[in-house]
Amino acid sequence: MGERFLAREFFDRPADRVAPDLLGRVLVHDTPAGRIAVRLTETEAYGLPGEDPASHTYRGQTPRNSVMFGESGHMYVYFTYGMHFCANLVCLPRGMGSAVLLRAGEIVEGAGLARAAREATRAAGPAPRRIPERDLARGPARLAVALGLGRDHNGLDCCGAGPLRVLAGEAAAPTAIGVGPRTGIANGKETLWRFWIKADPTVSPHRQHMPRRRA
DNA sequence: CTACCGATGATCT
DNA sequence: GATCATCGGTAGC
Repeated sequence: MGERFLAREFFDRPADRVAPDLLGRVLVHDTPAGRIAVRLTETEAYGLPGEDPASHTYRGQTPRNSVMFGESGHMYVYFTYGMHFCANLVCLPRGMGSAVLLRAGEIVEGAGLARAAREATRAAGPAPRRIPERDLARGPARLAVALGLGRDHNGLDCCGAGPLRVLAGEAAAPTAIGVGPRTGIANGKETLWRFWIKADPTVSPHRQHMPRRRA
């Protein structure tokens, strides 16, 4: 008897219901070098076209966001700020356009692989400080690096025969979940769609959206 | 601990 | 041409 994983019906729900339900669960990535697994401690929900100004699907379907309009349970990976990847899990049936951003977690298996991947992305400095255990996947771009997720993983089914799965373990207790505004966005600040496990040290620090001035 | 700022390029208008 | 679901370093409390 093998491991049990979350099925598609888990993801065929609104993102703001899936996001808190993912907390405490373990996402696994089986790579050629071995398994890397993260216990999710922070997520954010992103909503439907025309409804959520912070969602990549707000203005409808484009080449970049097309995976979000596909079948639920697939991974949507996007590239941003010219240097970072972020990973999401698609929610609701084909044609809807919504997802949950995986913001942070605790590496529970393959910490050596995760640390090697994280250190490889650091600029060559004189005396690079060792990355603390809790910072390995503390933040969405860090989580993607630690798990080895990038362009190649965009569109992969996480409910099928691929290398990505979410274990069907117990989720965090509702009383242990914090709720608040999403991080780093310009619009949609009123919507309380960020969820985290209270008092967990791997939850990312809050950051305000930083409007840029042109050079 | 919080606050700010530059890096860097794909994406969309 | 503007924006961007970020990060690491630095400054300051």
